[in-house]
Formats: sequence, structure tokens, C-alpha cells
Amino acid sequence: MVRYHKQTRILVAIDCIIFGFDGDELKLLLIQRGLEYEKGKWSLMGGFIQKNEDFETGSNRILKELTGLDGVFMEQLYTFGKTTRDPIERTISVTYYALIDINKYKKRINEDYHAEWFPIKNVPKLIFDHEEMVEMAKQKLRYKAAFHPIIFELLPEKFTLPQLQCLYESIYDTKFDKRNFSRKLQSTKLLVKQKDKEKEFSKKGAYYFKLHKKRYTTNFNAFLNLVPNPNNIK
Amino acid sequence: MVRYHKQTRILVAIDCIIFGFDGDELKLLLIQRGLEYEKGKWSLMGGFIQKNEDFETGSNRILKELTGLDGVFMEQLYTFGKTTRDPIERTISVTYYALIDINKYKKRINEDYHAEWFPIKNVPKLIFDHEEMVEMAKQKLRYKAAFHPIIFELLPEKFTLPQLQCLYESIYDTKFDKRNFSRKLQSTKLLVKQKDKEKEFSKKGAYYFKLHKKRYTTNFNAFLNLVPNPNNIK
DNA sequence: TTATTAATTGTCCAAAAAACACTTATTAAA
DNA sequence: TTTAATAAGTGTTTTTTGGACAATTAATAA
Repeated sequence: MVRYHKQTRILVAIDCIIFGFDGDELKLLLIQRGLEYEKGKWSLMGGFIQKNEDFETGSNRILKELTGLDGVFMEQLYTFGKTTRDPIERTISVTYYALIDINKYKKRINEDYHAEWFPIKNVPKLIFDHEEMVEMAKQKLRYKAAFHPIIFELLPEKFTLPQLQCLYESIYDTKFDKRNFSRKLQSTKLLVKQKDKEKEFSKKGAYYFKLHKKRYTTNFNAFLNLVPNPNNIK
Repeated sequence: MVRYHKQTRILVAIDCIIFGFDGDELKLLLIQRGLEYEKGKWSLMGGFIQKNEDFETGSNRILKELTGLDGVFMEQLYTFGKTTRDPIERTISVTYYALIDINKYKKRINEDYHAEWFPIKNVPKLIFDHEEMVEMAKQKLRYKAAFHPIIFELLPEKFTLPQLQCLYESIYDTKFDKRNFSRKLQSTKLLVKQKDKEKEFSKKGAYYFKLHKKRYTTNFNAFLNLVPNPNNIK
């Protein structure tokens, strides 16, 4: 095989910023490094890209290795390339952020890693530039959730309006008016009210909703406005 | 130096998607490959990352090599990693898109490359996955320009409202109502009307505007709405 | 029966966005 | 000099959207 000569070849890692929601606040899944350098310190789940593996495959492999989950929402975030970011050897890191339904995550699916969920407001010190990665992922999530209905990836199939509002409030670290919130979310037409109620968290109980799947997939990338009618743009 | 063992090291390229605006339509700067593989084919400007170079340095080096320009708006777009994207040897590509004032670009600043501006609606066939990169950059530009005032990076210091509208229309491939457009843009408070007029393109002449630099830098990341008052969010 | 708790629901007002058409400045041609 | 042509500039009305605001309801526990 022909090769490019005299060029530097570099290690390429994939790191995953994994978000979950436990019904109370937004959380982040971290692992405690086992052997090698920086042992015992907290870090994002990651790994090196393999010889014949592309990023989609690699990020899914890494996510599955830790969580056992397949087919979750995951999107490339940013590629970090400071020359000194890994003190052992230059490594660039292609990061992906994932939104998972925390109920589907089974603790200890993988005994090789000591993994734990941390409240997003209380993340421990992380190795390398992982804190910067987390910060960027949080911003991306805030940004995207303000325009697109991606938040539902963090919720179980059936959820209530108060749960949904709580999730938004956790992401934006603020409080919303529940009347306006309810009206706004229902006006998206993405929610289908169920007949049964969630009764654990209140006496009255809150109606469950499910996503209108067809509209959800169709509207996943619908967006808003500085340009007139951006949705009608060809 | 300690190194990670048994891991694959990969070539890392940077490719730049360079946009410009000539007063009429959005354009893309491409080069015709000189020697080596795929000679004569059109391609994005790119290069391999150097041993002690991070992405910001590298992307600026590559941009300057072709355009002679410094300090232009450039932002990381996406990292492409399909294992077969470069048939010579596996190479991942970290892409950056740049918005330049086309007037500052001097043709033939660099005789090593045969570079040409192509209308965005009429881009030739490109090598590798470069068309995919261009497509993604176009989408990103549309997305971002709908919420943030980045478009001014494509314009000279003084510009007219009709020019600005023409640029938006070219990006979105549609027509806007000029009364609403003018009102909307002026309501941003980012524009400062000048006393002189541009008189080449019409008999009446159109007033020049400049950016209100302070407000422009302050509001560069201001944005809009699915969440109440996202601008006030902590 | 009453108290408590959280869910649910509606009205009004303000601001923003979109639809819509005429007037003005200038130059070139009649 | 008048007229025609061209593109710039400007205002009003209506509709839609967003946000402020508080009373009622369902269920359980005291």
C-alpha cells in the first residue's frame, strides 16, 4: 500500500460525555481509572480508535462497553487537539455526547470500570481536559434543547409533564412557569396524553405522556428564528 | 518518553471550507490538486497536522498559506473518520469553516495552488468526502446565521442593506421582504448608518452601514427561543 | 370532615413577526 | 426639459407568540 511519507501519525481517542436524568436532576456518568497513569482519578469513558474502526462504530463500542446499551442518541461534539493534553503521548480526542434513559442503565454491567453517576452541578475533578469537554457538552445540550426536542432521549417512554419540566429546569438551572411550560410543550403536538397516571410523587397523580413518534422523528430538526420562516426554507 | 503501546496511530488532516461573498452570491474557495494522487481534481484546502501543532495553529496555517489572511473567523465543524475516506492511507480529517471578506483575498497570493472561487450553487465534483464536508458547512452556516450575526464576517467594513439582504438570500436560497428585513436587522442595534452611499449598483444609491463593534462582539452569541428567556438563563 | 400536596387549567397583555404598496432619489433616454 | 426606468427607502395593520399571573381539582392522610 502506498503511504504518505514524512507525516506524523497520532493517537486518536474517543471520549464520551454521557448524560442521564434520574427524575430529579441531570447527571453525568463517569469512571474511575483502573490501572496505568492517574489511577483512581475520575474521567470520561473513552478509548483509542481501532485500526479499522470509524467514529460511529468506535463511539458506540465505547458506550456499549460501559453501559451495555445500543442505539442511544449520540452525536459528535468536538475534537480536542492541544499537543500537551495527554502527558503520556500526544493524543487527540474526538468527543461524543450521549443522552440515555438512565433506567435502562444497569449498574455494574461492566465490572472492569468503577462507574458512577454524578449530578451535573457536582462533578468531581477530572483528568486531562475532560472538564472542558463536559463544559462544552453542557453548553451544547442547553443550546440544542432550546430549539430541538432532544431532551426526550433522556426520559423513559412514558413520562409526565412535571418530570419533563423538572428536566428542563435542571438543564437550565432555573425555574419555569408551569402553565406556560405546559402550553408550550403541548403546542408542539409531539406529546400524546395517556389515560394512566404516575402516582408515586403526588397524591393527585400526573398524567403520563408518550411521544408522537412520527411527528417526533419528523420534527427532530425543526427550528426557530432570525430569518423569516426558516422552516419553509428550501 | 512513555508511550501507549499497541495502539494505532493515524494521520490527521485539517481541511478548510472557506466561504466568501462577492456581492452577488455565496462562494466557496477550492484548489486544484497539483502533484500526487487525484491530480487536477478539485478539493478543499487542507494539510496534515504537524508534530507540535494544535488545531487552531494548524487551521490558521493552512488558511494563511492559501489566502494570505490572518485573524479571520474560523470554527471547527466536524471530524470525518471513515476508514476508507482516503484511499492512500487512513487519514482522519478535522474540518474548519472560515468566513472571509472576499475583497481581502488577493488572487494568486500563492502560486503553489491553483485556487478558484465557485458559486455555492455550482460546486464541482470534489475528491474524497469533501462534498460531504461542504454540505455540512453550508448547513452549519445556515443554522448559525439564523440565530447569530456571523454573516458580517463575509462583508467588508462598509456594506449596504441591499447587499446584506442579498447575502442572506443567497445563503438561504430564497427571497425576503425588504421592509421586514430592514426593520429586523436595524432592530438588532448592531448597525450604524453612515452618511455616504454606495452608488455603483443603483441610481439612487444605498446608504452604507458599519457594525457597532462593541455591540457586535458582545452580542455575537446572543440567541433566541423554545425555552422562556434563554438569554437570561444563568 | 378537614388539611395537605401537587397537578391542572385560562385570561389578559405586550412584543414580535409577517403581510402588504407607495414614494423618493437619481440617471438616462426621449 | 420632461419622462421613463430602476432600485432604495419607508409605515400600517393584522396575526401570532410569549410571558405574567391565581384559582380549582384530585387524592391522600390526619
